[in-house]
Amino acid sequence: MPELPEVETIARSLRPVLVGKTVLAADLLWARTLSTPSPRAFKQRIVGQEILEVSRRAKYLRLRLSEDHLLMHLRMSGDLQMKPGRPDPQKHDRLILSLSGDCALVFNDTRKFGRVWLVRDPDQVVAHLGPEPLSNGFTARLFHEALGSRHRQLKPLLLDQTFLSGLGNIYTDEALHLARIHPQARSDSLDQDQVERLWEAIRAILQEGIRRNGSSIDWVYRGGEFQNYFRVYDRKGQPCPVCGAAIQRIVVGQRGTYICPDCQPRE
DNA sequence: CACGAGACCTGTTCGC
DNA sequence: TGCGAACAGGTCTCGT
Repeated sequence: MPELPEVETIARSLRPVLVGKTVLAADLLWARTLSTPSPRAFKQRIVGQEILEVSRRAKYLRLRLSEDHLLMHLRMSGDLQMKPGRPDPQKHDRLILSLSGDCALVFNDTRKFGRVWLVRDPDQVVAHLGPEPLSNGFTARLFHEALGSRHRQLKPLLLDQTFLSGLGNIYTDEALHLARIHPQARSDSLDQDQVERLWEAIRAILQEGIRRNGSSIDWVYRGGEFQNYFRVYDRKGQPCPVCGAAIQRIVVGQRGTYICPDCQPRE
């Protein structure tokens, strides 16, 4: 589930309960969940550190600790939950951090794609990322230049985290529909008006996603409600909310992609 | 550089 | 009912 709005929602909910707590123990239940350092070094280093700050960068959750930074990426099926006491490991739990205040932070991840890093410098992990779409530095002018410097299909480029960070499959489709642009349009073919529409749409869609606490789909429920407001995503055959035409599912860059054939013509 | 295929994983849904 | 295929919110690496 986790794209930018979902990770932002998690960061906001965890911040007030995590800040000020100290890590008392670390239980790693699936070794590959930990990217770095080794399990032994991880436990040794993290125990005793206090959580000073909880933030988000793109789809990464960042915990600033007394000495290190703990970064987490939920990938496709990761989930983070606070539990009281010393919870027994449940199915698909991959890492449990026991905290002061008799509670625990549990990383649960069905598909095992999620990753955790404990590093001195967070740039070791997030330096390669493109701009935050909601930051002041991400201007329409900059976006225009960046799009023009490449010759790629739009959707795969928007999903490329080194180009722009935070968008995933849902919010990209939603933004492209709002901007009325076909996902396979070439990045350097957009005119000024299209670029501005897309820039505005990306920011509006992400902000709406955050306002609605993200999307909750399938067995992973987090209390978000944006899934009730999808314009096109996962709505094959249903009417476009703008023009009523039947929404189509196509494949772009190996990802399922939803479009309105009338609102998003292929030039 | 752009792009597709395959890998990494488990679970659910679809189609015959 | 059964059973394999297709699909799922992400990213990485390899080959063309």
